[in-house]
Amino acid sequence: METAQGLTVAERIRGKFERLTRAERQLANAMLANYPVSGLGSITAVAAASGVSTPTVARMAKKLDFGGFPELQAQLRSELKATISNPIAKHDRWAENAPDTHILNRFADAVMENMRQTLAQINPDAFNAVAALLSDHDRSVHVVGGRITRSLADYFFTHMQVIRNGVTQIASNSNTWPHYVLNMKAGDVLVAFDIRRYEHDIVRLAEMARSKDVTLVLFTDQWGSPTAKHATHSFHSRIEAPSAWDSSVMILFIVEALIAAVQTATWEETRDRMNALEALFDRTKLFRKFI
Amino acid sequence: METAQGLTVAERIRGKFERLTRAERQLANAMLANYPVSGLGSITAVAAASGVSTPTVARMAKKLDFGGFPELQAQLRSELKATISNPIAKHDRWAENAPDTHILNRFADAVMENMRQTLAQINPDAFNAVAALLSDHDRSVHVVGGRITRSLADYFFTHMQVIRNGVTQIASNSNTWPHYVLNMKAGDVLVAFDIRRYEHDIVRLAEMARSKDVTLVLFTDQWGSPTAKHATHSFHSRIEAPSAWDSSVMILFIVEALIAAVQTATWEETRDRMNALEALFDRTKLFRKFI
DNA sequence: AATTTTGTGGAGTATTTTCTTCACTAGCCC
DNA sequence: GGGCTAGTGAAGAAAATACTCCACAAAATT
Repeated sequence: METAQGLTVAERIRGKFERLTRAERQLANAMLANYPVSGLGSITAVAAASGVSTPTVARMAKKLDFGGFPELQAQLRSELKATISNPIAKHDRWAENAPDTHILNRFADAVMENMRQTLAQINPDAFNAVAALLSDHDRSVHVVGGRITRSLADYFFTHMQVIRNGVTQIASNSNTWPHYVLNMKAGDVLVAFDIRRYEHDIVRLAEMARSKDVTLVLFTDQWGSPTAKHATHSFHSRIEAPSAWDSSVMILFIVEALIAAVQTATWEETRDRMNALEALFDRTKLFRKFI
Repeated sequence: METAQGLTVAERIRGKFERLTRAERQLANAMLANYPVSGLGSITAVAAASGVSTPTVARMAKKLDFGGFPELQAQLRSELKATISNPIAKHDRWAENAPDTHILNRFADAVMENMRQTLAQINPDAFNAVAALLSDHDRSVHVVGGRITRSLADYFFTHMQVIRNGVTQIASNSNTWPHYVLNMKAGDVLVAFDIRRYEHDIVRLAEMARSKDVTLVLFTDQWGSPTAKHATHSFHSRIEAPSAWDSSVMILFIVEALIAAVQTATWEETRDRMNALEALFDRTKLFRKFI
C-alpha cells in the first residue's frame, strides 16, 4: 500500500477517487467544492452539507489513510495555513498541474472570454421569447443542423423530445429537406444551427420555411450566418478557440440554458412525461439503478 | 450596547481590544496572528497555542457577542469561505441586461464552477497520454456514446474523422455492438461517453473491448460511470446545472481541447487531409465562399 | 430467481470538546 | 497589613462530536 504521507487531502481524494463508493464520491465532491473550507466544520456539519451520513465521513477519512476525521481536519488546517501565508499562490491557472501554455489552460482562457462576450451581448428578451415559443404546444418544433452543428442539433432534439410533444429532427441529408417542409405549418418553429463554413442549403431551408410562416430561431457564430436575415431570433455565440477548429461550447451553453428555461415553463407536462419515461426505462432495464 | 452583527471577528477583536484583560489580549493577539487559521482548532488547541486557559477563550467569545466559541468559529469559517472562493473575480452578472436570477446568469455561475472544478482535478499527464494515443495512426479509434452523450460522441467523431484515418463511429443501437467489436484489434482505442443514468450496455461493450486488449478512454461525470473501472484513462467532468438536466458543457470542452491537441500532434497529415477536404467541398459547392 | 457481496445510514456508545463553577492569586485602596 | 475587587485556570458537568455496530438495501454474482 502506498503511503499517503505528505499529500494534501485534495490529492488523496483525487488519487483514491476511483476506489470511492457512491456516497463517498458525493462527499468528496462536496469537500472539493469550496476546498478546503467545506471540510472544516464538525463531522456532523460536513456530513449534512454533503447529504451523506456521519459514518460515511468517518469511513472516508480512514480510507484516505487518516486516523479519523479530526486528523483529516488538522491536515486541512495546516494546508490552509500554508496557502494563506502565501498569497501569491492564487489560482493563475485552471489546470494546476499543467503549465500555462498547456492547451487545457489556453482553451480555458478562450472559453472564458467567449462566455463573457457571448453573454454580454445576448438579449434576454429574445431568450425569453424563444423559450416561450418553444413552450407553446400549439407550435411544432423542427430542428436542423449542419455538418459540424448536427451534433448540437441532435443534443437539443434529444432533450426537447423528452420535454414536449411535437418535436422533429430533420435528417442531415439535405435532399430530403423539402419533405420535412411539407409537414411544417404556420406558427411552427424551425430551430437551425449554422456556424462558419455556412451552408447554402440551410438558407434555402430557411426560405422555404419562412414562406410557410414558420418562425426561425437560429444558433450561429459571432459573425452570423447568412440565414440570420430570415431569422426571427438569432443567438450569436463566440466560437474562438486556440485550435484549427471553432469552439461550440457557448452554443451548447445557450442550448442547455434554453432547455432549462423551457423545462421550467412546461414543468407540469414535462414532469408527467419524465415519469412515464422512467417507467419505460424500468421496463427495459436500460439503465442502472444508481444515483 | 452596539450590535456586532456583520462585523468580522478581527473587527470585533480590535473594537473591543481596550476592554480586554491581560490573558484575553494575549489570546486576541495569537488569533490575529495567522488570522483566521489560528482560530480554527478546538478550543483546547486555541487556548494552548495562545498560552491561556480554555475558560479564557470561551469568555472572550462571549465578550465579542458570540453565543460561544463554536459560534465564533463558524463566523471565521464563513469569512474564510468568502475570501478563498474568489480566485477568479466573480462576475456580478454575466448577461448584464438580465437579472441575477435569470437562468442565463445562474447557468453561467454553474458552468464557471464546473469549469474550475473539472480543470482542477484533471490530470494533464492523462490528457497528454490520451492525445498521444489518438495521434497514433497504428491504432484505430472507435467512438461510442449513450442516450444523451451520443451527440457528444458524434461531435468528437465528426472532427476526428477529418483529422485522421481509421476512426469508426459505433451506432447507437447496442444490439449491433458486437459486430463492431469484431473489427477491433489489440492496441485500438475505444472512446466511450457515459454520464449518469449510466448505461448497462456500455459496461458490456467495455468488457468486450478490454478482452481484445483495446485501450479504453472514458468521458464521464464527477461520480464516475461503472465503466470507469475498465478504463485506462477517464475524464471526470462536473455536470452540475440549475436544471432538471445535467450540463455537458465541460465534456464538450475537454473533447474540443483534445481535438486541438491531436490536431497539433498530427498536423503534417491533417493539413493534407484538410486541403483535400476543401477541394471536395469546392466540387460539391456545399459551402459558401465566405470568410 | 437465489445468494453473496458491498455499501449505507440509524442508533447507541465512547470520546472529545465546551462551558460553568469555584477556589486561588494578584493588584489595589484604605 | 487587611479587606476588597477583578482576573485566572483547575476541575468537573454538560453538550457536542466522532466513532462503532448492526440491520437493511442495493448491486453483483451465481
